[in-house]
Amino acid sequence: MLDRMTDAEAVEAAGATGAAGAGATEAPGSAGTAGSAEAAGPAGGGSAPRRRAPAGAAVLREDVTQAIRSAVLEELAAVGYARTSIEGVARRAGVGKTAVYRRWRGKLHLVLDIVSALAVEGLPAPDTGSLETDLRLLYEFTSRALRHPVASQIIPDLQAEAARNPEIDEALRKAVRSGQESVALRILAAAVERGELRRGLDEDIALDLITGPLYWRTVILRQPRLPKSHLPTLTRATTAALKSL
Amino acid sequence: MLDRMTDAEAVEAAGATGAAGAGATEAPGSAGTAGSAEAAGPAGGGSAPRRRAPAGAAVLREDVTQAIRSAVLEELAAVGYARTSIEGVARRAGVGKTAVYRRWRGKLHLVLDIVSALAVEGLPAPDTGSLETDLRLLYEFTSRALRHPVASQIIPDLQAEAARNPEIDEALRKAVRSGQESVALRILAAAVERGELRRGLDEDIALDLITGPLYWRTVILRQPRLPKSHLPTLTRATTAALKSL
DNA sequence: TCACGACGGGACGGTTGCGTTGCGACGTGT
DNA sequence: ACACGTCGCAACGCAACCGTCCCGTCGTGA
Repeated sequence: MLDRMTDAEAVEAAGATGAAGAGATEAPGSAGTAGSAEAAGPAGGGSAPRRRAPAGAAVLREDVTQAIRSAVLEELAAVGYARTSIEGVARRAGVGKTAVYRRWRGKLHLVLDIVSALAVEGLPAPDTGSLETDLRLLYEFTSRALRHPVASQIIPDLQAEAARNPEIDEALRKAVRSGQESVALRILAAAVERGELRRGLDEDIALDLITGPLYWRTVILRQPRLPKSHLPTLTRATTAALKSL
Repeated sequence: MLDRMTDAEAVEAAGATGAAGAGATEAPGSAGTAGSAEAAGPAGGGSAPRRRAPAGAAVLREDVTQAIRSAVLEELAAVGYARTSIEGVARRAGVGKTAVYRRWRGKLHLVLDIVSALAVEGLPAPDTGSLETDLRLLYEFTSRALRHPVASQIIPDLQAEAARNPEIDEALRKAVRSGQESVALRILAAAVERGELRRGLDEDIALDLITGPLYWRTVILRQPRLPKSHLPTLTRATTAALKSL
């Protein structure tokens, strides 16, 4: 699934979310402005630049990091974001709480990290020369992705949480935008270029028409097993709708 | 335990929740309801554990009940289902925890009660003689309903919780089925009768096409302020899609 | 060889919620 | 006048987490 991440990526991501390097000593400092502390890229001068030996072998272990990531996904699916606890994640991952806190500030950063990682997973942009065929391929890919029980459990949960938490909201929108949405836009543009669709069509509504019905069926109604005819029929109807725009 | 209150009674009490006008006229009716409930308590066993006196004036106060109901809605909107606590509800309602526990077994029953009540609020079934006009009216009603911040906060939250809790899931489905869905089906049937739509069209997909795009836009993307042209355009496109089925 | 730091484990004080219980006060049917 | 049950309030013991800290162990690069 998302085990594609390379070592370098994982370490970087971990470092980025969990207070880059030097932060450790400063972290428990006074109230507030913990976030701005990370901004210190170049040595800000001051009294604590002594960067002793980076490390010998005492480096964050990648297998532990991955175990935590997997545990977060499982925990999210099992109990939802609100009830997800660091203790629960650590327990599920078979690691100590400290291992988690060494990498991430807390629950929010942990989840944001993972969501952002999901955003990267690009899906293919079909270009078959036919709007209807392109759409059907997109649907097949999307519906297969949403079929995974973990995804279909986590998505609505984060979605709901996004209404309350701007950071989750942004991460989620970015993920959708970089995935589903950008592909759909490319399909639309190609169809316009071929003359299959009108040139000035309302893109917002077009995206709603493409995304809405399948999302409703798979995520809201949670009916993962669709009859064979479903996607083709849906594709044909959606194509008709788009052409009327 | 709290055998005094049955589930049926809780649901009935929910009926009085009626947002607007209906409540007033229903109020006297609820007296009869209460009476039957009290009679039902001791009558249930038949073994008669000597529950002689229903009560004097020591009866559950309706204003307290309503305060709790309102508080639940506010709490759900503010923090979500998972984080909603009885203590928080009582605090927000300005009542004691005991007042809540005297009426409901716990959080789940409390929420189920309210959700079931919402299901009753029927929305009008337009019948203008034109599929497109009917659809537009349905959309206008629905989008206005979803515009309420309380609703748009609570819905995705309960939706996510439904993936984990079968009882919430059922209540939610029932609410949708008795509302949006039944109206949409009636609109479709009328259009078929008029010959605007094919007779054997796939109802599932038709419902997805009707519901999905607007839900996606208002609940998921949370864009409540739609340009004036939005609903008419969406209606036209959806009509085109339906006619292709 | 040896210092370094991550590892799991366990414990800390503090916070929040659970569901229950007891209290005195209140108001209303019998 | 009386009994009854709800009212708000406060407290109970229990549980789960929070974020931090200290511990002894372990593997590795300098």
